[in-house]
Amino acid sequence: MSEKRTSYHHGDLRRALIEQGIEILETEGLDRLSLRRVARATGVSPTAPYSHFKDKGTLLANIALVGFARLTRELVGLAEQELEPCERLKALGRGYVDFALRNRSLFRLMFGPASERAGDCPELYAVANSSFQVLLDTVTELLAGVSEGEELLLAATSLWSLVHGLAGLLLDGQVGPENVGTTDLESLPDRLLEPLLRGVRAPESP
Amino acid sequence: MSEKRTSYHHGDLRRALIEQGIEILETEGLDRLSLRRVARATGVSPTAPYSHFKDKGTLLANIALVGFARLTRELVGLAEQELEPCERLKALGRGYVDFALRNRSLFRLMFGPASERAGDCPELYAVANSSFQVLLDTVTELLAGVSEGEELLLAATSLWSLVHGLAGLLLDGQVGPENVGTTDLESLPDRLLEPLLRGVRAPESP
DNA sequence: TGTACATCAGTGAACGCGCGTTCACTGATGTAC
DNA sequence: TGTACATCAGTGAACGCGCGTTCACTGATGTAC
Repeated sequence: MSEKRTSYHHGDLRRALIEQGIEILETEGLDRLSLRRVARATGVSPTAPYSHFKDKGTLLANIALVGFARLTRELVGLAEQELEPCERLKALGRGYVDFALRNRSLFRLMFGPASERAGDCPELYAVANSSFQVLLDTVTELLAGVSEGEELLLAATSLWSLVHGLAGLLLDGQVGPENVGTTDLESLPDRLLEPLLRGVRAPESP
Repeated sequence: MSEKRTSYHHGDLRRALIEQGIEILETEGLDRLSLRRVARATGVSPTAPYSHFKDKGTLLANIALVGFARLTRELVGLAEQELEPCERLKALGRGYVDFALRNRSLFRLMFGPASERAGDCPELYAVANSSFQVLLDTVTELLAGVSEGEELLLAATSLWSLVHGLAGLLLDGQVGPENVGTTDLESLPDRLLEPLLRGVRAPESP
């Protein structure tokens, strides 16, 4: 946890603080994440973080930023597997939910308190949007020749909403075995996405 | 804000504390919601709440409980309007998102910190589930003769996920005008639900 | 109707705590010559 | 290669704050007689 340093200067304190922040987030939860605690865990004086972050909010925003970057990286990795667009979308859905469950408090920080701190970290929205872009690209491919422009945006947004909502409800324990009968939780993203994918590809009805 | 009392006993302090808690939640946000602040705003000594709630967590859980009760009440109200099942589901979706936007911090409390405090308020899950029940009933009606049992559960869960995710993303500002082109945000729930409803009613493909 | 008493909702002082942030500082590092 | 110096990352003491919770208490209320 708290690492010993030999030299006066840390070398990579900024990165270390963010990583310890994420560590604390996952082991202790969001409300035990304080500037001082992060510093302590990193083996550095309580005020050292101020050399790298303007204030606590900026540290949090930068932790969220790294979270979004990781999420995007994972999604891009999944999108690069050569799958049919429809299967690829399901893989992205599973990946998204999986990320949320593996990074519970980080995920909550990303979509919540931190987003009101966007002022402290202007890149936040850009990186967050790059996750959406992966989805949008795949949807575009799926619907090539069927839909265009705004309809693609809406289709991608509905997929994102479903998967994001599922992640949140699973994190809260609001959705659990009692909502899914004999379906196992692992295949839940697939099962829930199927009807939406069917509907998205079907022609509009009046 | 802080009310003056004439009598020593308040009369309805328990309810008043919960309501002030909700008020503070909406005007100041979740992290300014403290036991002492709620007491102060209610015009009562800092320790008076302990006559009604074991500790801070129990107060929060009971605030969330009232939140779920309100949400359920609103949804039931919408479900009682005599609409086609499909239109009724859209109305429920709009109502859900609308509730989230009108009760931003309360909604966040309900689906988040409070749900880990379920131990402090055993009724929490029951009331939360009653919101889901409204959805499930309407889905059951929509799919009468088409699906049964587990499929109904899954269909209702996918609808809930989509609408819940949309609410969260709107709250965060992650979904905004840039994700929806010329579609206005008000009709967004409808527009996103349409493909899912289509897919849910369509026969399964192999 | 009037008095004695039990109950318990609400009081107010006090506790220890960890927090975010400030400030003047110090020690290591890299650069200019 | 060696010295002087500017830079700035990290220190540590100190600040004021609001918090959750405890405790012995007090004042209003309702009930038993």
